[in-house]
Order: sequence, then C-alpha cells, then structure tokens
Amino acid sequence: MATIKDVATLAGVSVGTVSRVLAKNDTVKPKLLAKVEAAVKELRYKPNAAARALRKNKPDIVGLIVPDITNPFFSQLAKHVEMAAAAKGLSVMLANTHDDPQYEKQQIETLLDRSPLGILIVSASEDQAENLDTDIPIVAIDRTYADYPSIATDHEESAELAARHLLELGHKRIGYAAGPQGTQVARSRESGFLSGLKKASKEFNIVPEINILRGAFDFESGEELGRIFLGGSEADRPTAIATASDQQAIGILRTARDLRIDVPGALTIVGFDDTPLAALVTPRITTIKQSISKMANAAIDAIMQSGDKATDIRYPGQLIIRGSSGPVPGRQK
Amino acid sequence: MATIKDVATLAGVSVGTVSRVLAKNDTVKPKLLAKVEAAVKELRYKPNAAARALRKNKPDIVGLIVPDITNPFFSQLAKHVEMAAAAKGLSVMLANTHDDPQYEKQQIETLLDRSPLGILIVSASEDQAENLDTDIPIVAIDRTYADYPSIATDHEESAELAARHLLELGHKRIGYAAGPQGTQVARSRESGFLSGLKKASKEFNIVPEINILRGAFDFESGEELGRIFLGGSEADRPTAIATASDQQAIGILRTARDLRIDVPGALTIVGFDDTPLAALVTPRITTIKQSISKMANAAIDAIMQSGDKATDIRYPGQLIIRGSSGPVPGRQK
DNA sequence: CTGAAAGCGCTAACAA
DNA sequence: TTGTTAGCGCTTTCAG
Repeated sequence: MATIKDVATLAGVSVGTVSRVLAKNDTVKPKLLAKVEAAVKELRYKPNAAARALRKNKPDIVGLIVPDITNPFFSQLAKHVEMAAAAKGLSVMLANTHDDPQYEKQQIETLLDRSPLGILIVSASEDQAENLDTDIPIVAIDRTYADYPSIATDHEESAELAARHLLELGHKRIGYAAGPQGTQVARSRESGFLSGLKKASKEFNIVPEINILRGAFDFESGEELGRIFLGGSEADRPTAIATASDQQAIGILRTARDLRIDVPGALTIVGFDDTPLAALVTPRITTIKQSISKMANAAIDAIMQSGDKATDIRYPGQLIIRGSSGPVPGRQK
Repeated sequence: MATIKDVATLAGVSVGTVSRVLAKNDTVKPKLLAKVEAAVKELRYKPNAAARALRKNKPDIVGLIVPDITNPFFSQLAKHVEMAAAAKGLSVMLANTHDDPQYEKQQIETLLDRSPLGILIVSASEDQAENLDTDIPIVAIDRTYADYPSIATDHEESAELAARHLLELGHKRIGYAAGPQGTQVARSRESGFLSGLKKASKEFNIVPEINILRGAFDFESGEELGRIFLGGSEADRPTAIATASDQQAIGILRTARDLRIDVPGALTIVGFDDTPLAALVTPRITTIKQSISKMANAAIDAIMQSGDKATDIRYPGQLIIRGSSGPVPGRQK
C-alpha cells in the first residue's frame, strides 16, 4: 500500500503538503494541490486509519453490544444505531453476548481494547453488573447497566398504556405474561401494567381479576404460558392477556389457535415492542411501540458528549392498536 | 490514559520489557514480570489499539456489509459471522446498505478506510458491481459480488428440492413466486426450481402447469403475488406455490387466510431460507434451510487466507418439511 | 504558502 | 535476560 511519503515524492512536495490537501486545508496553492491529487489517484493512495487514529487520538468507532442480534428488536436497534453513527461519521463494531454475563464481560473487554469512542450496551447482566475500569463512555440502551446512564423506553408508563387499553375494552379477567424477574425491564413492565390497571380501574369502573405468569421473553415461553393461561374452562380463563414481549404474544396466539380460541373474538392479546413480526401474524398484534430510532440517536449523542452529564433518558411508548385486541366477549361492538 | 512508558517508569523497567510481558514473551524474569504486572494493574493500563495496529500492520477486524440487518436471514448471518470471527480473535464491523448500490459503495469505502483484514459482503448491487481498487480481500456471501469469490447456498440445487417436494406430493398446478430479476440469487432459485420440476416430472409422471410471478423478496410482495395467484377460481388456481423467500411465503399465507383458502388442505406453500419466522406462523412453513453457520465460517476462513485461492463455495440447502405443505387436494393421505 | 521535523504508543531488532 | 532505539504512517507545530 502506498504511503503519504510515496505520494509526496511522486508529487514532488513534502508530506506536510500532502497531509494538508488530505485535510482539505485550503492554504495549498492550486498548482500543488492538483499535483498532489494526481499523485493520490495514480498511487490509489488511502490514508492509513491506524496511523491517523494514533496521531489524532480520536477514535471514530462505537461498540454495540447486544444479547442476540437475531432478536428483531435488537436488530432494529442495531440498524438505527448504525445509521445514527454513520450520520456522524462513526462506524459500529458489533458484538453478541448470547445472554451470557460471562461472555458479555469478555466482549466488553475486547471492545474496550479497541479504544472506541464509546460503547452502547443492551446488557444481559443488568444490575448485577459492576462498573468498568475505564474512561471510555458507556451507555446502556433499553435496559440499565451498572451505574451507567441508560436510554430506554419508559417501560412502566408504556405498560400502563396496555393496561388501560384492556380496561377500556371492558376486559375484567386479565392475564399478564411477565418477563424474567432477573431483568429490570421485565419488572418495570410488570409493575407498570399493574399500576396502570389500578389507575384505569376507577376510570372504567372495573375491578379486574389479574393473573400473572412469568417466563422468558421468547416465543416458546409464550406458548407455554399460553397453555397455562388458557387451560381452564371458558368461564375461568382470561379474556385478555398482555405480555412483556411480542414474541410471548405470538406464542400465546399460537396456543390460542391450537385450542381453537378465537382472537380477538374470545381472547384479546397485547404484545410489547412492535417488532416487525407483530404485524405479520394473523391477526396482527396490538402492541407497544418503542421509539428505537430516537433511542439510537440519543445514545450516539450521549457517547459523543463523552457522557459528561450522565443522565438517564426515557422515551414514552406508543400503543399500536391492531387486530389482536377487541372488546370483551359479550359486549356489543 | 496511561501509556507503556508510564508502566515502564512505574515498574522501573524499560518499555521493551513491558512490551515483552504484554506479548507473553516468556523470556522475562519472574521478578520483573511481577513488577510490570503490578504497574499495569495500578495504572489500569490498556495497550493502545491504534498504535499496535500501526506497528504490526495486521488488522484484526473484518467488515460485514449487509443490505439490512433487520432481515432475519442477515441477522442470523451476522450472528454467525460474529461468532466465527470471535473464535479467531477478530471483531466485526457492521454496515447496512439499505439495498442501495450507491450507499453500498460508500459503506465499502469507509470500511476500506479502516483497513480491515477483509470484507464480507452480501451485495445489493450484485453483478453490476465493479471490482474494487484495493488489496484487501473481499468475499461475497449468499450472492455474488463483482468477480470476488462467493460463498453461498447452491440456490439452484436447493430450489430443485422444493420442486421435487411438490411433485412428490402430487401437485400439478404449481405457482412460483420469484424474487427480483435483478439479483443473481433470485434468478438461480427460479431456474433451479424450473429445472427441478423438469427432472422430477419424469420420476413422478406428472407434467406440471407452472405459473411464475415475480416480485421483491419481502412480505408485502408475497401478499401481492398471493392475491394474483389465488384470485382465480378454485379449478384454476395453483394447489401449490413455492417461493424465493420465507417472507414471500408468509405473505402468501396471509392472503390465503384472507381468502379462506386452507393451508395445507387446499394450498401448499413452500418458502426459502428457514428464517425463524417460518416456524412461528401457523401453519409452520415448509422451507429450504441454508447452512448459515457453515457459510459464516467459510467466509472468515477465506478472509484469513487472504483470499489467495479465490474459489467459490456452494453449500447444499436442506428441505425442511413442516405444516404448510401437504398432498394435492383430492389425493388420499 | 510550504518544508522540515517532532512525535502519537507501540513492537522488534540490535546491543549489552 | 534486559535496555535502547528505530521506525510504523500520519498530523501538526515551527520556521522560513
């Protein structure tokens, strides 16, 4: 590979001059400028990123750590992070933790070794995590991570939206499929749902019977919980189930279909996340949408500000009403 | 940030010695080694990646360029690439092209500027692309890219599997939802399906009537094509439709459901890719599975060999039979 | 406006 | 076994 020296020699100028034209420093005479540009072209010269980084000591990559890029929510996040980063001239380094705190630690270390501008993390270890021994700014997305600033949807408030929606539709026997209790995000959604129920209870004059079941965020867990929720007689089982994730919701939908329970006729289902999947199944799932692009942009901004003011940011979720939710059976439309 | 010099000073040794212990060079006396390690710890010393890269001139990142990380197939690919890379001590840089050849070019350029070990690309521009002006090894995955070696599923042969499956089930009126003709991969799958039909035609003694419709790979396109395929009378419309992607298959499934056409009772649907989605919908979709992890590993290997022997690799696809395919209506099970 | 030269932090000879 | 030192390719003073 050609170096800046080669270019300088070929153009008959000094390396300083070449560097100047590369930096678009306008203090170079047109004549020399042309010569240099010609030389650059001829030698197919590409400045060496490592040398530049070393000299300027200003990294232009950000690390993104997610539990599993295969999860639609995270892949959307990755996409938006990449876009937000690209808009600022940053590149993103991707790492998966496979939901393993041990592996997560390792991934963070190797990422840190690359001395990035900062690290964005959707943690698998959440609050058990300890603060890192580094000056590189770290910001948590979607969940918390140790004491680092976190940017997320207001899970509590968002889950309230779902609760309110169900009561508004007249549902009384309500199920809630919660996420793993080890995660802050699952706990927030659950408590938010409960408090939402309480608040809306007065407004709609309904005292709901609530049944909470807990599992993982994934599809299989949804199926499983669904079987428990829907195993009872028609008079016993919930007429509406809210969940902590779209995957759970879809799992429950499957179970409902297996049991020949009509959705939304006999059962209303509400998801969380608004993953693309939610709009693909039949019926399309009513869910809570998170502002992924806003979070991504805020995260990049936070990193670029070197995380000077380490403030948490919360974005409201948005209720997206689709085909999977309807009025309680027996009530006129 | 502390430098190697600081460590050397604190430990009372030379930078060379520090460098040696960092390199795990065993020619350092235990006494000094201990001192150095203590100093490293105390100063929280982290070697500077840029300086190291500059000096060694051996990059340890690979670039991965995909049209859209949000596409389940690509996110799975990204996951496996990341894993394969991590196993070799490499990190991966992610870039999306949003299916835009213009943007793709740009992404490649910025990636190239980071002088990675190599670049893995699932191209959006495919064969229209020109070879790049660089020595950095590039390998195409899933599709071709200019003249670079490509690692992919044998789309032709895999599509034949689908064709054979349909004929084996006794289907005669067959639809094929092809992908965009601008992509090699879509063309291969289509021609493979056709030739598979021809081959199996003798074996099963069926002369199929084939109807080909073309669209994008996505879900919406599937719905649209589905409406055309299934718009005719029951006697006219196909009893089986194979597709170029799972998304198309799911789109068609949706249409079928809207039209109250039973799957697989009245219509068999076969997808392609075996994305997680395929197993989530009802009924689960029969599809062709690609060996993503094998491709990812082969790609990383190819990059690490500096692409000396630029050979294409093709992996066979695998027919995954699930609920969306059944015998032609009227035939006994 | 341009050239010369001093490093950025690190590794790898080469000496000692 | 350890210290010294010459760069890796680039940017950026500082002179001129």
